[in-house]
Amino acid sequence: MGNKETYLGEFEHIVLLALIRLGKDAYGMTIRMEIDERIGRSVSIGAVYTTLERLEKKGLILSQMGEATPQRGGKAKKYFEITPAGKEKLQEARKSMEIMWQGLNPEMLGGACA
Amino acid sequence: MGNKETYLGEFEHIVLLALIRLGKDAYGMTIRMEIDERIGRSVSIGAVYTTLERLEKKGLILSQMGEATPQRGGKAKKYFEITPAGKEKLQEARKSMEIMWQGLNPEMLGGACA
DNA sequence: TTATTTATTCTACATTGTATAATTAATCAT
DNA sequence: ATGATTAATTATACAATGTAGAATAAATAA
Repeated sequence: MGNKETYLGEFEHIVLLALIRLGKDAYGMTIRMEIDERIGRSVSIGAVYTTLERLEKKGLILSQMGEATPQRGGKAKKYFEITPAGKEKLQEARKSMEIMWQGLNPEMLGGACA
Repeated sequence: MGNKETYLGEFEHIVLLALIRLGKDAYGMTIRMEIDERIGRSVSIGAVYTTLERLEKKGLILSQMGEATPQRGGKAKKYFEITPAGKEKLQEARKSMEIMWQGLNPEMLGGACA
């Protein structure tokens, strides 16, 4: 409203985090795996790539093609890394959630406190 | 993919949290204000209502109309509260984010560590 | 030179995010 | 009682994000 700011989508947030954790080895397939392994969320590989493309278009990540002659079959990998802008968005998103959650975790869990 | 599970959207998540914090006084206008005050995000009131409607349709919140004759001008309020299903989704979403963030907060902040 | 493998790109559609305009319903002044 | 004011919700529309599946590409292995 006020400013046309744009926020990180829920899945974008997750993809960004997977990518950071993977470091040098972050590319489509590993990102997908990382998400699946960590939180048991199995998304299609297409979903991952689409999100990756959008994040890059927004300047939150950048990519570079892998080595020309890898020691195995298959097309070359496209590696991704987060940009400073990406890190900012991430911290921003985290901060907001933190503030929104602040203080209301225990109460809402059980409900039977006294 | 595997199961057609549905996740809480980023804004849905925020609306749900605002609603919980407001307790008995959670309705369109106050929810909007709460979000603005807490995290400085000013969304239109329409955005809030649309999200509220969708959350209700999904069974994550429920509503009831306010008193018939309030002591002031204007239409009756519609109060919202979260359902157990809503709480579950919320905890689920929080848990996933927690796991994804686990361990990589300090490193990604500065970058100038050595 | 065709299969197999590994990976990315394209395409399409569903869901969620968001704003503005329209409507409803109550009080307040005249 | 009637129009202005106020407080709130509903309707409508469109942009952005989530997601899957098919198509394509490019390398190695047989």
